[in-house]
Formats: sequence, C-alpha cells, structure tokens
Amino acid sequence: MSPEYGTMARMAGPTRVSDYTDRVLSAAERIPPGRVLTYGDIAAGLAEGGPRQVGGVLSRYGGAVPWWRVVRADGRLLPGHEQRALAHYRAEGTPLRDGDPPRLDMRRARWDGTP
DNA sequence: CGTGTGACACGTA
DNA sequence: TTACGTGCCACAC
Repeated sequence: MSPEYGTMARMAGPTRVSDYTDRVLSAAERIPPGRVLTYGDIAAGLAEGGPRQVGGVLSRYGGAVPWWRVVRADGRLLPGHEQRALAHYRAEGTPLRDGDPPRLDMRRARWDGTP
C-alpha cells in the first residue's frame, strides 16, 4: 500500500487542509501511469476553481502525488523539473514528442477519463 | 473590502 | 514556432 497523501496532509496541522485540496490531490492520484491531465482538465472535472488553483495545490502538496501526470495544456514540461518528469514519462511510456526541448504528445497522452 | 499573486488557458501577433 | 495580453478564481495581505 501506497501511503496516501491525505495521511500527512490532514495531520499536518491543527486545521486540516481544505476539501478542495483534498479533491485536487485525489484527482491527480487517479490518473493512470502513462497518461496525463492538464490543470484545466482537473479544474473542469471538479467543477470548482480553475487551473491556477489546481496548480497552487500541486505546488504545495504535489510531492505526495504523481505530480508529473498533471501538466500544462501546451505539453511543455514543468520548468525546473524537466529531468525528473522526463524520467517518469520514459518509465511509464507516456507519449512524448522528442525534440529539443522534448514535450508531451498531448493528443495521445491526455487521459480521457476512462480507466 | 481592494490589490497582488500564482506549477494556467487561450487568442492574437 | 515563441511572446504577450487578458480572463480566470482562491487566497494572503
């Protein structure tokens, strides 16, 4: 078992993280390996908040979930984490458009939501 | 209660 | 193709 992000997040302080944070992290966790969702996709799926809110949550709690599966709509890798993300993508077989710099092949990597 | 700030999205040049 | 402006929405000051 994979320890859940919530374990630490909820126990992190006197006041538990907002439900919104909970939902965002849950959404990120259910993205299958080899697939990705954009910040906007998650925001739309939650029907709450926007892409920037999702990004904000991931920036703070991303370390507890597969953050590399949540990407920008243009397919560019997260600045400052390109190598880390790339390693995961290659390991999971996530569709990439090799080049310089390498980018995600959003057309094929984007998860339609069906497991 | 106004202003600034983001791991964003999208249209336009 | 990249760069910039505008819209967006929750949150800290």
